Amino acid sequence: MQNKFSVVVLEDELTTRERLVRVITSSEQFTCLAACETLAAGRRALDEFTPDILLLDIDLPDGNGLELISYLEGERAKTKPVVVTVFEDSRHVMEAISVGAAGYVLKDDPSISIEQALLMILEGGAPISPAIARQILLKFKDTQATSDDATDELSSEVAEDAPEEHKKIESLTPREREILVMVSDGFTDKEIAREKNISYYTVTTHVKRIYQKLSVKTRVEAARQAIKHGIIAQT
Amino acid sequence: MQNKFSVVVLEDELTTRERLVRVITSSEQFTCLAACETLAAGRRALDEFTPDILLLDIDLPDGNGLELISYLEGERAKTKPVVVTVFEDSRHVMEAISVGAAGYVLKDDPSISIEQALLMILEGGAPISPAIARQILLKFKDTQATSDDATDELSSEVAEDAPEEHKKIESLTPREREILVMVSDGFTDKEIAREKNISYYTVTTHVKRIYQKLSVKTRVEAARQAIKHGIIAQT
DNA sequence: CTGTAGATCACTAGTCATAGGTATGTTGAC
DNA sequence: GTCAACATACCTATGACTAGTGATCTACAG
Repeated sequence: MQNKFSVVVLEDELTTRERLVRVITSSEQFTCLAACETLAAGRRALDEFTPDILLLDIDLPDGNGLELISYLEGERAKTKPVVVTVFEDSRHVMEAISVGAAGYVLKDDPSISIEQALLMILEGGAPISPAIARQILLKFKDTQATSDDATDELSSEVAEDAPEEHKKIESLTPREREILVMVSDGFTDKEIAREKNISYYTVTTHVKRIYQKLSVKTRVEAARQAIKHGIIAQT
Repeated sequence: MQNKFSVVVLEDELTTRERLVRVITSSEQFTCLAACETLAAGRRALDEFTPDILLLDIDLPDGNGLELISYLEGERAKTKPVVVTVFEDSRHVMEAISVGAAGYVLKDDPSISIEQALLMILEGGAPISPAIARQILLKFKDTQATSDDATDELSSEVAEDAPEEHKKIESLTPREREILVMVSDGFTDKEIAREKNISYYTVTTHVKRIYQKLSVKTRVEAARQAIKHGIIAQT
């Protein structure tokens, strides 16, 4: 019988951590070397062990779990990092991938189990949740598109990203942009209505359209998009 | 009543074609304008209609379905092409994406239904099967690795500003920071509660304290502060 | 031991936001 | 003149958020 593959878990939240450990230890093929709940503890665990797989959360009390991925370079390169998290926005996903995540699985994703994910890694695959896949596809289409036109953009110091996403922002009408700016500045719909001397209902209608065009569901998400695309100043 | 979203199906194999049409016509939100079984017929259908969505197979008796995707440029750009196929090798996948597929779904994929895929498209998403996502992720990591000077430094060099404001952020407890991160990522209090396995009331209490400490009144303002002070990444 | 800070939970009342609709008037393009 | 896009306005559920208040528990410093 071949040795089991080793795993280190880094997850602050108790029940999820226990779930991960349970899955690993109850498997024939895996063994759990350590289960940490802080970034610092994770780093110590990686000083002690060089597991085959590192399951890590992003949002930890003492920092960003992704920092540990770069820590795996060199001596510890044998360890494949798999992100297990709730964040499914493209920012987190892309950050994880750009620092070298070998997989990205959403907590509580019924369509991909933790054990499946671990097995995929061993086969050289890249376990990934469907929801995440979408984000990657969109981004990928980006880089494809942007690398086509080598015509330089002197202008925007705003990060060149997804034409798909740019299109979304650009499809906003002037009035909608004005409203988005105020939304992003923390004004309520009622305040915006007063400020612009239009009906409250009109504001809600604009806001609805903005959400549809940006594919978001809340003002916070809309504000994030606005900042990301330079619609509003963020110094 | 708003019009239903229109779909054209291009699939040579009878049972799959019927299945697709059945799903579409039985849905409240979609209507099927045409169901074709050859490339030529598909082209004719696109001359006649400009559907919201084109579901297409790759392997057709008279050619490669992907040809139709480039046919959608210009006048017909409104139509989003979604590939529905059995091919899961990276060559087919990459080809489809590079010609502009908005989605890539495997036939008989239990983890993503056709109707789900259609809805994702309307929301500006990109439906994709997990198995396909893996291929893309691997490719993506390649291109990242080869052209990796441009990848920005994620290290935060947040502008040093008003010290009093820094104090505000710094007065947040670790737990409060975690909550703030999730608030800034657009999660609702309820979602945060579920994720962190604490009561909804506890979340609202944390949020209240955060507002007090940051001297704000809404989540959007709190998110702005969080971004400004580098508590969360803004890629 | 006592006080303080942090994290947890609870309830209520009032306000706001979001998601469905529907509808009207203006403008500019074809 | 018709059509499409835009801005405007209204209505109604339902759910989410905010503010105020009070309370328990743990851990740790003094």
